[in-house]
Amino acid sequence: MNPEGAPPSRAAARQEGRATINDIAAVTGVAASTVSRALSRPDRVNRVTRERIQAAARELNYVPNTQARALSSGRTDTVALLVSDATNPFYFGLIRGAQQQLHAAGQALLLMDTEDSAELENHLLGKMRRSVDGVILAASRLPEQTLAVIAAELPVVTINRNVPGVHSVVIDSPDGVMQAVEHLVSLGHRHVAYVTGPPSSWANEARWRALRTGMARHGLSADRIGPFGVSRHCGSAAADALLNTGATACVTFNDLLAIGILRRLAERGVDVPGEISVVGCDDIFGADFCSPPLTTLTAPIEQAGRVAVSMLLENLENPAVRASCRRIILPTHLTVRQSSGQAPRL
Amino acid sequence: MNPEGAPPSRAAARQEGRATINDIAAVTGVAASTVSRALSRPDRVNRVTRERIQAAARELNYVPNTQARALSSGRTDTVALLVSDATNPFYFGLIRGAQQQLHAAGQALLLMDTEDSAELENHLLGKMRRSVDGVILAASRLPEQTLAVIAAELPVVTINRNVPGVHSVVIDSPDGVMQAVEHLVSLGHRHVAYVTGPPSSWANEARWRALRTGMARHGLSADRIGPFGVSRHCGSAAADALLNTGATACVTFNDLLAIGILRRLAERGVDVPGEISVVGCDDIFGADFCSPPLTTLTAPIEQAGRVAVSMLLENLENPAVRASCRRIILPTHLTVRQSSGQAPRL
DNA sequence: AACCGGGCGGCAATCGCTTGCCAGTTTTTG
DNA sequence: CAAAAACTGGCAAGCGATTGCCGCCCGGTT
Repeated sequence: MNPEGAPPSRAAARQEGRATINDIAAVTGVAASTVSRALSRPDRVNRVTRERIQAAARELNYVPNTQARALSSGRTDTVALLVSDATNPFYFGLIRGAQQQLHAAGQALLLMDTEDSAELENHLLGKMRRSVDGVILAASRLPEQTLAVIAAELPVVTINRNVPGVHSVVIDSPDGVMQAVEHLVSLGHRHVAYVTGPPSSWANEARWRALRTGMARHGLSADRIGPFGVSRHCGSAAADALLNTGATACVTFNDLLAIGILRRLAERGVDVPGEISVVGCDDIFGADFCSPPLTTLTAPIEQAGRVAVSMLLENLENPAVRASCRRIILPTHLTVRQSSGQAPRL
Repeated sequence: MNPEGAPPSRAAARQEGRATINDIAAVTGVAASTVSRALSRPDRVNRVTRERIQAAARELNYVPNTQARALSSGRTDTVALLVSDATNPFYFGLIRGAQQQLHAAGQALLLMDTEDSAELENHLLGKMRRSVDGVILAASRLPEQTLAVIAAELPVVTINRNVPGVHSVVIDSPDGVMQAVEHLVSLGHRHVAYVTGPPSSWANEARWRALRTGMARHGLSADRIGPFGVSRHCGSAAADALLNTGATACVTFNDLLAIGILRRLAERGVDVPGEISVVGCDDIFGADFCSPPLTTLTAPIEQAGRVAVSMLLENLENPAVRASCRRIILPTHLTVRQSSGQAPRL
């Protein structure tokens, strides 16, 4: 039953699991366009025809070719997630949340690591702007200007970064920092330092401002040390600098830094929280079992990932939404563990 | 606004950064095919022509459309990485390593979470087999049979899983487990238990066998408890079961479990390593700062990710290699920290 | 009896790029 | 110096799906 002998016979094609709509069309005796419609806009096709086609598709184990679909329709069913450092545990939750939500929507996750470089970030965005439907930028290091340009070309949702005209979901760490300040002040701390993370981080600035404001409210001022990298190793330098300020407590840009500080302080024989209290940010994996367990701002990271995806998908489906720029703020709360305590007597 | 209803003009196209090879062809006065060749197989085109084209491409800010390229050439420049649980810190390093290596090779990383379900894993593989050049399966839960079928259709590299005919990189934890056994025995432990992870995990079996063999070599036998899930929470149950065996030491399927056990033991007031020693596997993020710091088998996880990618890319470039089934074994070593010590006196 | 409109399918043009094949033009080579 | 062997660049046929447009068939209107 091979009228004209096409070299790679239909049979072979089927065996290789490479059935196309044409194969289905051939088998069911309709045009390829009908197959396409039966599969993607079912109501455009007569019920019996449709069912026949669907059955054939199933039987041939048909899987639409994403590339081809993307080429003609423009939709890729893929969303990119750019993180600044894939090894930072903070992103684990984000990745997880995003992945879950995307999977539920039948989309794929393209993960890219910008290695904390604005240039690389920009470059990657350029390369893939055609191959994804949208992008989620976690902790983007790009200048607002650039971000705006990109957002104009491609649906974008930023995480922990506010840029006019760009949708975003931010974790309300300033509020959390306030809570931390209250906590520390109520424990008698008068001298608190902020351990700065990457200067290019928007959240970093936001946290510092919140800390300063919070302290000011009590007529106290705050120190600021750093900037430091955000790996644990950088915590050593931070710890030393911290001791040098004479502060009795610190709030760090993130937990990684805090954990690093904890280690270094232990090494130097400084008692936490006896001599100094440490408060982190994010509540990443490990914050609860380091030693001592870290008092930190618990951020709904996974939720942030999910929400960002939802927002993006919403935008895709309803371009109208895209014009309006929505931003969602997720609350944080202080989780008190054992790295913070009464300020030492003078 | 667009009388003839013509599609966006070339000019508009360029403005939108959507230049195609046709635009370049038009600008430089050559055929599109020449542009294509100038860009992807430079030596196929005369130098001056090529340079003219490249200049134009640069000026028009041309970015090739991946979908289109994939459609006609079959290459997608994308590799999928399937992990069983994106939140498991073990994978962080893997993801990182893979991402690095892929990026260096100009390929993208498609990350998928199989949620520890063989079905989902299979389903995902089916859906994307057309949209990636190859797949890296980390801790696949698929039966060998299925894996073989997939490997026949698509370049595959498995991590920590050996299947006849499928390339793989495995971390030599059996050897590491031997080291752990020597370590424990030398500390006087005679009664060691293995804390089992997911039964569907290949590595899990391998580790258990190694432990048993190692103990046997000293004329000792080993207990086995579990299986347990691989989250920290499952560690509680594991700890209780462990105490019940009367073992003075245990080796766990992975660090997550070990950390969970440590916590539970602390809760129950059991001294580690005074009363019982705990040895983990993998040396994930956190193993060095939990309390007490975990003695564990340090696995070159990131390296595994890199190696897996290299292997895969090699296969892609040289299909001949694909026939031969290579496997790479990465060594592990025991990192002794403070969760293991002298066996308690009887 | 002529006309309408909705439901269904087919035709064919794209989408952007790759590639086999071919035809002029050099270069090499014997 | 003619024949063979590169070089170069163009043509055109896809890759697999989507989609605008058209036409056919039918039942329902005037």
